[in-house]
Amino acid sequence: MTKKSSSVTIRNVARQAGVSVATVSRYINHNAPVSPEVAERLIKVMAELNYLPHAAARHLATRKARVVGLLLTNMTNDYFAPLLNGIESVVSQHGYNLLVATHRSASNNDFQPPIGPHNTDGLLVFAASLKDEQLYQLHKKKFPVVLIHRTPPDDLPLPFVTVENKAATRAIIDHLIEVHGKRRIIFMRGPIHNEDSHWREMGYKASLQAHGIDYDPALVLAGEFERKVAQESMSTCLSSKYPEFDAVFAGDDEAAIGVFAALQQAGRRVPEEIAVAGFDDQRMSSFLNPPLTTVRAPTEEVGRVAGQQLFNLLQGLPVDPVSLLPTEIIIRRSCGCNH
Amino acid sequence: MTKKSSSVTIRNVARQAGVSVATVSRYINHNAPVSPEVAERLIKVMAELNYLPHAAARHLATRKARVVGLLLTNMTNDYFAPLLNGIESVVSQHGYNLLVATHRSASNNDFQPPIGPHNTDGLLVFAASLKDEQLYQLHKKKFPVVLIHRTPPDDLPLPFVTVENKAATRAIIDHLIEVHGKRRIIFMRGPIHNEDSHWREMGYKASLQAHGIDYDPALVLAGEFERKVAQESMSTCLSSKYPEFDAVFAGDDEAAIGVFAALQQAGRRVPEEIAVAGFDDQRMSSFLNPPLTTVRAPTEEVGRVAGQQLFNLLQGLPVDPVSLLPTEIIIRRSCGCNH
DNA sequence: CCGGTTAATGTAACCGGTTACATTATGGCA
DNA sequence: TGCCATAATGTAACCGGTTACATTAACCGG
Repeated sequence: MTKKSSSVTIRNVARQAGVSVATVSRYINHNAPVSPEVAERLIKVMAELNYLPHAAARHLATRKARVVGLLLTNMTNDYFAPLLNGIESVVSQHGYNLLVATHRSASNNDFQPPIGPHNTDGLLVFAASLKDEQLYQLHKKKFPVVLIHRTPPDDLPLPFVTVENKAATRAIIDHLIEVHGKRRIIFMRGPIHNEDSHWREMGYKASLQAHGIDYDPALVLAGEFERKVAQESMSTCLSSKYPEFDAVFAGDDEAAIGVFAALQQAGRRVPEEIAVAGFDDQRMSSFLNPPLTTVRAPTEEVGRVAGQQLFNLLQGLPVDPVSLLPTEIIIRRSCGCNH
Repeated sequence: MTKKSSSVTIRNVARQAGVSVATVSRYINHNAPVSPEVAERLIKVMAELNYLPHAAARHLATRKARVVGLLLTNMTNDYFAPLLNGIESVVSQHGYNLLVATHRSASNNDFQPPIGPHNTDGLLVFAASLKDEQLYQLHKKKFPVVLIHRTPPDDLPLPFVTVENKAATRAIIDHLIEVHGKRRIIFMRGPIHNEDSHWREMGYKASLQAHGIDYDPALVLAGEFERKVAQESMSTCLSSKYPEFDAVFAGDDEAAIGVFAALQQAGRRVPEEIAVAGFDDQRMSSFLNPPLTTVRAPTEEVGRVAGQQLFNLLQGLPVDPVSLLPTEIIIRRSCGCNH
C-alpha cells in the first residue's frame, strides 16, 4: 500500500524515460532542443502515465498562473451570458483559464476580494465589484487590470471598456418626445453610482432640456437593473395618483421586463397608454410583447475587447486606454412605432 | 533597485513581526494557538505589507486548490446565466473559487480538457463537455466529479443532477393533443446524444402512442437548442409543402424563439395556426409574444445542487447518486390557451 | 590532432507556502 | 523542590515544477 500521492510528477516521467527532469521540462515547454529519440520516449511515457504538469507548481516556479479573473457583483441578469461568452472565447484562445467570482464592493471594507494577484495574472473588473481604493492598491503593485462598464478613479490610468450611453439614451428619449409626443417620461435608475445609469440619465436630461421639458425628480424611479425591483417601483408608482406619466425609460431591458409586468398587472396598455424603452437589446428583447424598443449594446463584443485588452497588458503590447463601443437605437413597438 | 519580485511573502511578514514563518502560517490558518501579542503584531504587519498568501504555493503544499471547475460546451444560451449563478453561490459560500472553461468533447480525441486534477479539486461536467473515456480516467484517479444534465456511462458511479424531462414533455404534448386537438406536432431535437433531448423525445413518442397518433419521422427537426438553428430548420420546413403540421415542441425555449421568428417571418400566426411550446422557462419566456407555454426547469437550483454534491464529495459526506429535480408544465398562450 | 564552438543533457537551487518534529518556557502537583 | 504536561514557537524538509549553471559529446576549421 503506497502512502504516496497518486499523482504522477515530472520526476516519475523522467525516471521512466531515463532522462532528467530538466529534459522533460524542456520538452514540455519546447524551449530547448531535445533529441528525437528522447522526445519519442517522452511522448510515450507521458501518455502511459497520463501525466499532466501540476498547475500550482508551474505557477509557483514561473510566476505565471495562466489564469485571468473576472470579478462581478452578481450574475442574476441575462446580460452576463453573452459577456462571459465573449470573455471566455479570448481567454481560451490564449490558452488561459478564467476564474469567475462575485464580490460586492459595498461589503465590509477591508474584506479582500476572492481573486487577485495571489491567484491570477490579471483581472477584469466589472462595474462596482471593486472599490476605488482596491483599484489603487492593485495598480500600486502593477497588477494588470481592465475595467468593464466603469471608468477608473482619478489619476488611475486603467484601461476600460464600456459602451456609449448618453447619446443613445438621448436619441431614444428624443424619439419618445418627437415622434410620440410624450412629455412625462419616467427614468429608472440603475444601482447607485452605476456609471451606465449616470450617463443614461445625462442623456435623458439633455433630451428634456432640448425640448424645453422641465426635469421632474418625481419621475425618477429606482430600477436597479433588476426585474423585480423595477416591477415593484413601477407598481407602487402606479398605485399612487401622482406622478402621471406617459412613457418610461426603464434603464435596461431587464428592468423593462419588470415594467411590462407591472403595467400589465395594472391593466395599462403598452404602448397605447404608456410607451416603454429599455437598454441592452438582450437576446429575447425583440420577441417580447410588444417587441421592445431599446438600445443595442454589443455585450459579447465588450467581453471580447476587454479580454483582448487584458492580454495586451499581459504581453506588454500597446493598450487602448478607453474602448467606447458604439450603440444604436432599435425602434420596435413598445414605444408606439409599428416596426 | 531591488531585482527581487515585488510580492511580499510569508517570510517578509515573519521577519517584520519578529516571529518564524511557522507561526505566521499557523495564525493565518488558525490551526494552532498563537499568543495574543503575536497575533496583534501579525494583523498589523500583514495589513501594512498588504500580505496575501500565494495561492499556488498553498495549493502545492496542501494539495488543495480551493478551486472547482465547471466544464461546458459553450455559453451562447441564456440558460447558463442562472446555472452559473447557482453554482457560483455555493462555491463562494465554501470559500472556493470557480474556474470556468468551455470544451467540445467532439474535438481532437486525446486533446486534454483545460481544467482537471492539475488545477482544480473537483469538476462539474455539463452535458457532453467530456467524453466517456475522459470520465473513466478521472474516476480512476478518484477525482471528484459531478455531472450536470448527463448520466454517467456504464459502471461509473458518478453522481449526477438533471431535471425530469420525459413526464413533463409528455404532459405538454398531451395538452397540445387533448386540449387543442393538435395531431401533427413537430419535435425539435437538441444536440446529438443530448440526454435531455432524448428523454423529451421519449415523452413525445409516449404521448403520441397513447393517443394513437403515428410517429412520423418527417416531423422531427434539428433545433440544437440554438435559436439560429431552430429558426433555419423551421424556415426550410415552412418553405416546403410537406410536412404539414399544426404545432411544434421546440426542444427548449431558446429554440422556441427561433421558431417564433421563422413562423412570424412566414406569416403564420401563433397560436391561431401553429401552437408552440418550449422547455426551460427562461426568465423572459413569460414575456414573449405570445407568452410561451413551456416546462419550468429549476436551472439555478440545478446549479446549486450540483455544487452542493461536489462539496459533499470533497468533504467525504454522503452524496446523492442521482438528483432528479422536478419540473412542471407552464401553460401560457403560445399553445392556444388564454392564461 | 587540437582548441573551440555547439547540441544535448544533468544537478541542484529556488518559487512561497505547510507541517512534522524539536525546543523552550510555564504552571500544576506531589 | 523537582518532574511532567502543556502552550508557544522555531527549524527545515517538502510539495512539483523551472532554470542557471555545469558537464559531456560531437563536430569543425586550421
